[in-house]
Amino acid sequence: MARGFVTAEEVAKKAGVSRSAVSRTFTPGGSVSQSVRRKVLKAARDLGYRVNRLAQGLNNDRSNLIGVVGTNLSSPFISKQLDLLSLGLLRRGLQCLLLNAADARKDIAPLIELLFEFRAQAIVVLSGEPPASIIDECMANGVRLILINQRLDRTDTNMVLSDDSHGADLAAMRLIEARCQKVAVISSASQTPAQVRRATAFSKRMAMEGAEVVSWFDGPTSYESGYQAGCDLLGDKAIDGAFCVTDLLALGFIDAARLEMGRRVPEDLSIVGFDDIPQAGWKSYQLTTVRQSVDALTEKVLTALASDEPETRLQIVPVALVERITAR
Amino acid sequence: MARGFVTAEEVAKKAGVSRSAVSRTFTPGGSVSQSVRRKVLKAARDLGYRVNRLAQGLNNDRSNLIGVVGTNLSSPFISKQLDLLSLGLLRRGLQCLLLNAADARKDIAPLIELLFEFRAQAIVVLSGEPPASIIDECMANGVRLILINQRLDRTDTNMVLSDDSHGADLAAMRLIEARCQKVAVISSASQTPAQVRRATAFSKRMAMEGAEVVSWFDGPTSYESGYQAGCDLLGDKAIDGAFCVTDLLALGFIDAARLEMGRRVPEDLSIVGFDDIPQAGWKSYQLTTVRQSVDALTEKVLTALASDEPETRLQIVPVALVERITAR
DNA sequence: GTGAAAGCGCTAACAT
DNA sequence: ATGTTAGCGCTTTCAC
Repeated sequence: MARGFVTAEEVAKKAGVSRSAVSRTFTPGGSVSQSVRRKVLKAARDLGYRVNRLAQGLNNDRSNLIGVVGTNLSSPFISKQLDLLSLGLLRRGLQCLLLNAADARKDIAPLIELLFEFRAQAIVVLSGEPPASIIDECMANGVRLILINQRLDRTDTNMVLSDDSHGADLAAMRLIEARCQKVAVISSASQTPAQVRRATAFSKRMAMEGAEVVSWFDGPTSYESGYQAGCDLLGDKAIDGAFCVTDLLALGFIDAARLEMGRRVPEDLSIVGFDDIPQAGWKSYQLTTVRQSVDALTEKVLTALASDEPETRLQIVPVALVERITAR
Repeated sequence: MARGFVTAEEVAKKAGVSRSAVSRTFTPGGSVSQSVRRKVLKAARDLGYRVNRLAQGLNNDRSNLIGVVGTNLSSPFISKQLDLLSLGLLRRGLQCLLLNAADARKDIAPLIELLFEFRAQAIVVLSGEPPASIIDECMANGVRLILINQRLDRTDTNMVLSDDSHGADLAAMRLIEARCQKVAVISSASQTPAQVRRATAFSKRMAMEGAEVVSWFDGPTSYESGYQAGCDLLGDKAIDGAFCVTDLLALGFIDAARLEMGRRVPEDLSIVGFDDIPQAGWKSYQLTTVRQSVDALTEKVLTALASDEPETRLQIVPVALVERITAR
């Protein structure tokens, strides 16, 4: 009883009742008389008692902990995701055990392992791809696993993701509408599944429409990489359109185009992004982009978490083109 | 034993040893012979055993959980803070229990209460001001409390904060150097302690230097508020300088100045921000600002967490002016 | 080095 | 409605 926390036993003694009476008082469905309850509550307050959730979780086997693991926690998109998710969990009475998988996919497995040790009830992966073996472990241990923006080829896992290919299609069509003849697809060296889906769907559509497409990918998924892409690519004056698989890339690309390569956007060059992060709406950019609904994604995650049906499924959240000014 | 997790007892049985042998095998200092350890390890692996940290924490009274509470988790500055902190905790073998205090200070007390129930070893508050009563409770229960960018008038709490007033001073001197005669101080309606410190220190210095200062505060601490401030204030052509207590505000202010009010920055108007968020460095802005070192702040927090000395103290982290192009 | 036993703080039968 | 008892899974004396 170190650390000076009061135990239920002490409360019971002080209130002159049994330990169980105390327990019941603090249990939603517990049947206790008003008088006892009052005594207990008073004693508890006087002593500064609070239930020990760890001990509580130990017998009923419900830790109330939801593991959240992800990379790039400070990128605009992911941080928004985390913001909404942590809030939603809290509102549902669940606790969020956050594990920062900074060093990417390499150490996502040990992190999930750690979550097992804490008996997390479920695990949601914001970014990064967990190895198949870990997924099996989750299943084996009855830990629900929810993957965001990840599309794996298995039916025993919850996946909620934005409709990347449709989004890429929207971007492509918009660029066609802008009469682009030669377009660039910009992504990063990380080549996450979502990025790949967007890039390939876009390229495919563009090819179908008879446009020439050049692809570029390098560096992390950042503003800087987008800027670099712009500098690398825009020497080619024929390029009159670009699809950046992420807004961050797009914003960097725009700046390179305008400030470094002397292109007017959208007059000379149409640009479409993906995500719709807050910065995309800033007056200096006003990026035309494909919006992922973080709210909808989060909502799906939360219901998947709550639902008793372990029926695992693939949930595709619709995306929409938000028209601003970077596409002619 | 629901949820299908294997217990130490099962491992013991399979390995043909006692429960304690298993426990010792998984305890850093435990004395076990090589042969036993090997048997245990094998059995554990075969069965897929992992220690139950909840149960573990129950007896030795170390949950290993660090509570992290904050608001505005998706703002660039806070999210960076959270990113580094969660990573640092993980590296030190601590777990991060994240509580999103979205609805501001109103519900920060219940959140800390919740953290008590989880027997968090320490609590770090990223943003939002905890009521004094809660602080007392922390002390009473031996839960270390660490406040970031919060300066309370008590000596029993760890506080690590950037040197706001010096930063504001740097901003003021820079604006004086730019020969500004009439400057605006922009902050938000939230008027957090840090914001207030910056604004007042700035105003004071400006007054000392004989410049006229007008202050504006309204709305949340956002890009939009900064934009609004620009629109509201820049009708006054005499204003030739501005200090925004946050980069987000500054960026909005710049856009309003340039795009809405027809001012050239820095030719007509010098602007200085505070924080140095990534966007401040983007080519379209290149904001001159006062940098808070998130790394240094995080480092201090982590050592405060680790140190055995409960000697509580106020740690002030230095700031620096980063010169870009928005101040003449 | 190893096992038996007690205990961490709590909940959930089981009686009464 | 209330107390008694038996765990939950683990660590830690305490003997041997």
